[in-house]
Amino acid sequence: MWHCQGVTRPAPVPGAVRQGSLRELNLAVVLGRIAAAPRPPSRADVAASTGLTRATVSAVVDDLIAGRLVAESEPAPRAGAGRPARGLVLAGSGPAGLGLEINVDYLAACVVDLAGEVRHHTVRRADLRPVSPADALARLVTLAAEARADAEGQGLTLAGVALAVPGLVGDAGLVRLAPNLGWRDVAVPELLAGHPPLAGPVPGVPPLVVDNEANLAAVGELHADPTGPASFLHVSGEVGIGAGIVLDGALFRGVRGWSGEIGHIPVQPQGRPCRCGGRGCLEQYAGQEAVLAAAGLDRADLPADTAAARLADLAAAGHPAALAALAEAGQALGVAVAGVVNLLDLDTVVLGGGYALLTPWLRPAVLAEVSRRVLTAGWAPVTVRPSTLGPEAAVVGAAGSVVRRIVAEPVGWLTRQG
Amino acid sequence: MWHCQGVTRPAPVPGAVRQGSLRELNLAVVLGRIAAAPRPPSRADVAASTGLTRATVSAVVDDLIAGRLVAESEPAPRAGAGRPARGLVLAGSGPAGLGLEINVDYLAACVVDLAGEVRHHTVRRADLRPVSPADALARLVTLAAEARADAEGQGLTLAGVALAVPGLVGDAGLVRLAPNLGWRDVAVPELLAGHPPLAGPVPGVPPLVVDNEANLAAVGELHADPTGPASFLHVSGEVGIGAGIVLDGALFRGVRGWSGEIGHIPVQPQGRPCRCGGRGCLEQYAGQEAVLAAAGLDRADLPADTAAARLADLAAAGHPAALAALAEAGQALGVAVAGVVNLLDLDTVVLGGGYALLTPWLRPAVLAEVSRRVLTAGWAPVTVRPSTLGPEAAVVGAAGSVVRRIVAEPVGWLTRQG
DNA sequence: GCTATTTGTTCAGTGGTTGAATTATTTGGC
DNA sequence: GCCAAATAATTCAACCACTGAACAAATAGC
Repeated sequence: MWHCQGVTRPAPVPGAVRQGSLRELNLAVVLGRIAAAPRPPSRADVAASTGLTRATVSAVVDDLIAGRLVAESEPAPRAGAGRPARGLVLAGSGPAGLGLEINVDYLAACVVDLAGEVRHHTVRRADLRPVSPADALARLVTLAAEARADAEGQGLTLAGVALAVPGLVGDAGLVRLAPNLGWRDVAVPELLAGHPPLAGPVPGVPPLVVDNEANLAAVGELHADPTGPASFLHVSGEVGIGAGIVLDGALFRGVRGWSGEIGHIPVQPQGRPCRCGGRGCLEQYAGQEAVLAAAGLDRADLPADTAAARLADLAAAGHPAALAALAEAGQALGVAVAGVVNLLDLDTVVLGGGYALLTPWLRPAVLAEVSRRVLTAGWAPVTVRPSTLGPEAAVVGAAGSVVRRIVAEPVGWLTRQG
Repeated sequence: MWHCQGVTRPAPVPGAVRQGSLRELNLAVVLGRIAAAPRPPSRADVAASTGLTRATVSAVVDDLIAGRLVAESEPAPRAGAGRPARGLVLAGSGPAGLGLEINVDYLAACVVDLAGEVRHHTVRRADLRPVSPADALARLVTLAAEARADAEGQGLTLAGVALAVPGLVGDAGLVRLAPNLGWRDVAVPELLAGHPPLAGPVPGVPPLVVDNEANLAAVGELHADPTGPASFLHVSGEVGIGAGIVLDGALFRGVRGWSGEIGHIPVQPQGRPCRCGGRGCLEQYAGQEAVLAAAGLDRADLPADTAAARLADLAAAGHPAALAALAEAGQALGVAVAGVVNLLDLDTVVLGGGYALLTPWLRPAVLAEVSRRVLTAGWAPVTVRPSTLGPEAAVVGAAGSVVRRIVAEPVGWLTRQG
């Protein structure tokens, strides 16, 4: 049963707390603490950090272990007297998320378990621009079936699927526009209706979520560094430029899920005309094509996904045109980022996608513009750093978004178990 | 006891649910429903909309009535058989919030009750630029004491104070920079330490909150129209240009509370230099001084708070320079707003402060830029409308932010009552 | 071996919700 | 005018999950 819906926040108005919600909420709280802890915590640790009684935590943990969400790990070596604690970790053999990605020149699939470990990862290169959406999705299903088989072989159960696409996604998985793929109004769930479902129904977890790659890449980055900042801007530099906004540990999606369209912020209003109708948009100065052209490289010469690596090589070798192109791109990016930081008061900007490799050359100009234009930069510095996942952030984030949902609302999975 | 802290979200990680939290949460849920309902709901209505039992709702409502947070209203005339319902409304004689504002040429105080009604409102005009911060605050305390006396005469109890200032506010009420007042690093709580406290201590409600006027104006607008959108951008056009961002019914403050600095978004990078160090900032084209200059008016001729009214008069009379100045300002504002809408995917923009009166002339240019530059505008139109509160939004919002907090967490007030 | 110490479990007690039954109050039909 | 139907609000025994204290388990140090 393919069925799709956008990721929406649980409930803006916190619902009423009924008798049973109490346990439901505490299951989520305890599981969340286990997930967020830097080291496997004991039941007593969880009790201390949540304020619950040890008795309650024990009861809740029993439920979580019975539902294959938590496992006991080896006792962590700890100094001092007393009965040794049994560490609690997220189960490596329970539910898992399947992440898929369609991009201009590759397809990807990836499985992430509850603990956030990548348990399977495949990338298949192919130019998908000449391929019809139906065919592209059919190929993706093949990849997904392999991933599923691998996951089940490892004792995992797929609980949901998330698909990253480089475009605007509307309600019910409708891809409104994916310019670089040449897609327009593609109803992904309908095209997948003929294929067997990849993930069993789990209450509270939508079987298929379709989302923008920039959004999911930001989620991936959030996952990759659990101790990192809870709010940041993740900028993906590909052919287009997209951003994912993470606020207080949650992706901010906007009213209709179309947040993060940063590519058309004006950075040179009297500048080059842009296909969007404006002038001097960021994309015209920091988009992949613009940077390649400025560096004197022809896009046709090299596959899109190696463009960033090629630029990085040239820059590292001191190629003057490449250095100049990157400096100009960084300056344009800095103007846009400064606007975002002024608006949202963020203290961390992550450069992802193609920008990850190029950060050493982009960063100085970005920082210069930010410190020049952000009034508060003097009191609170802004960190600009490369993404830790790089181009894989979107698939990993897609898979991670599935398990993240289970961690946030474990009761759905637990009821499914019977 | 003057003591201050910034408004922070309740808790990013929802805390553990203890035995007693159950009632605590349901008090908030029931009170929230009563506050949000378009008409006074009955206990049965609240039970139906929350999913709680009528028995539970009755018990919770009894607590709320005993704590002077809710009152029973006249039975709403209703068709059909059955025992008539008793309507529940927020009490008009319980806790209230005191809002204060210091601005360039006036001081203001205002009292808002739980229901959001403005029960007291004073504005005192005076040029405060030559006045020292200590003296300005002393005058404000006089105004506040009058407001308090009036409120208590009406049976209200002040539960907290919020102060709006036109500048950047750091931790602990420190005004880092208020350029138009000429303030820098003014520790408001310290300067108020010699004066008697204006609001009694209520658990969970900080006695004094100092915040940016643009932020509080957005809160005021959110309050003024409970049926309005839950997410919007509120742009205040004064000497500077500030914005308040409301997401999902809550003010978004950023990591350090400095969100909304929209005045220095570049709209003409090769344009006029700005005091911020950049070039062609929005403020240089849509700020009050710029618009007045472009319209051929001298700022010294008229008090700042009547500048907008004067411009509106001229525009209504067809004055060519004024119309041209407003069109240019609207265009610049549109460029900036388009960037914000692209980034955050908002569907509503409220023009407040001085812009409220000028909306008829600004709106066309703003909409034109938005529909030109926002890729998704074709699928989902953006509404641009004037603020309903106008220049009073900040004081009203300040007072409203106090009662809002009580509605969100009524248990603090209730325990105070003994 | 004994004590101090910490973890995890057991169990009676309690607070708050639940659901059904009951009371209260009105409309509408005969 | 009286009774049935309908809806609102309250009462009360039952139940669920958390609480707190006591207890068992397991280790380090002396």
